Amino acid sequence: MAIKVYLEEVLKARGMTSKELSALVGITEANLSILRSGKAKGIRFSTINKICYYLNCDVGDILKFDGILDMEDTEDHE
Amino acid sequence: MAIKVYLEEVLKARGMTSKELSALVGITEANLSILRSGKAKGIRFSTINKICYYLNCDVGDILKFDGILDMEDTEDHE
DNA sequence: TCCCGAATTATCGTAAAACAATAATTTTGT
DNA sequence: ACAAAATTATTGTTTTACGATAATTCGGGA
Repeated sequence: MAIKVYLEEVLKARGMTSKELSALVGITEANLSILRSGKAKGIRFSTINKICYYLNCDVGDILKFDGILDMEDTEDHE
Repeated sequence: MAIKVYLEEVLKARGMTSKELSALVGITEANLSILRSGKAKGIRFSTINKICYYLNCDVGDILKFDGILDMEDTEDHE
């Protein structure tokens, strides 16, 4: 995916576990895991908001564009 | 909202109109307007991907956390 | 090498909302 | 004043975020 999720590295930098963050944010560990592993297809601003708040970081620290236009979702593929 | 959308300024910096971007991204002008004005509650990564690609910018240029924990969506409010 | 807690993965269900399509109204630049 | 751009409004469809739950796997001690 062209938009990459860097939750893992920010968590590590903060010395926080997924479990702790999920508790703070109020999201299940399962869903945080999906987000963390890049399997989520989108996200609510309210969720990014809480994540950034509790990790004390900015959106750009967690989500980054790798320069590639992903066409996985353009009808005609596969 | 604690997650702010800076589409307007990036567009301006690129000298591009909303109409042009909506055509490139493949989203309606109406929906881009909602996003641009901060009325959207979330976004798909596929959409951010295209926006970043066509505006040649990173996620952090468009979405920023203003440091405030927004509670507008926490059951008990209002 | 057991344990145990953390993390991942998988299912199923629900509610939210992204986005399309369309059209009307408003704003803005010239 | 005019035309293009942008906003706003409506309605409908479909995606999917996220909850709840549970089973499986991974990882670091003791």
